[in-house]
Amino acid sequence: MEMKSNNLENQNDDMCEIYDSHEDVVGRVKERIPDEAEFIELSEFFKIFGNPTRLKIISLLSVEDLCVCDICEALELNQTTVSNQLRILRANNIVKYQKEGKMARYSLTDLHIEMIYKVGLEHILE
Amino acid sequence: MEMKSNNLENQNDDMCEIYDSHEDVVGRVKERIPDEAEFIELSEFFKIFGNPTRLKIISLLSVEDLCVCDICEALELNQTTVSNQLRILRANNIVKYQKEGKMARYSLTDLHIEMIYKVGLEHILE
DNA sequence: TTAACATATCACAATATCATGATATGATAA
DNA sequence: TTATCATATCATGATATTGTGATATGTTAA
Repeated sequence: MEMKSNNLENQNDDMCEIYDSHEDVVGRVKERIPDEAEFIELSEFFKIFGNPTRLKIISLLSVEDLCVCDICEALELNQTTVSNQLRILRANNIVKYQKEGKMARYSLTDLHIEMIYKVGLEHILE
Repeated sequence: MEMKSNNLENQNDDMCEIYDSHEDVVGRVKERIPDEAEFIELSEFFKIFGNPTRLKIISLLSVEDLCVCDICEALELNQTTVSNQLRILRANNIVKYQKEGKMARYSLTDLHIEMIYKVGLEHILE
């Protein structure tokens, strides 16, 4: 670990301001993280997983594609609630759907969604 | 796909209430999802990722362990904001820390955190 | 002791999110 | 046409979360 002292004493490693190594560290890590816009977008994406109703829908769709009324019934939630959350899931590219007559059959957009859901579940269950 | 009609006509597959197959589906998928308490816990966990400041901290710590003042400096955020978000991250078992004199050096608790962050980032960048 | 520093906690106004009732749309059937 | 069903959208009050100023704690040094 490289470090430059700005005085003659052998300083304690705990001090923040007198060690240039902290500046080095800060400079180094700053370069390796995404930019502001990406953090905003990513947080919007993860926000979707931060609601139990939406997670339930994701969980159901990770088992099998379903129409809205089946989701309502399986979760014992009213249709407005489910439809509203499906709108949010759609807008955030978490689920897609195809119309089949009067019905809309929903499914997860891609494997990332299922993966994130499952790793999260693993984390809380361990 | 098994289905039982409750009348004599050859019904259209789009109808919801007259097809027992929907009941079958609902019964089947209900058995394969976690229970209410787990969904609550999981949503609390994912909520943490749904804030740009917390994501930035997670992102920094996925590069290298850091003390609070370095995080403040790297993110150009005031100390209260960072400390508050670190408290939330700690309370949710996302980060841990060890005291080193006056300083507190933070790190991610386990690989699940980094994994979820990276899969999410991959998802929004594709 | 006092001072300086790193970090944590408290309190609060601004903002965001939630579930849901009311209502609209669009498709099928009579 | 009218009725019914599946789904979507709008509006709203209740609740939760945000960043931050003020302040507290705890460590080191003089």
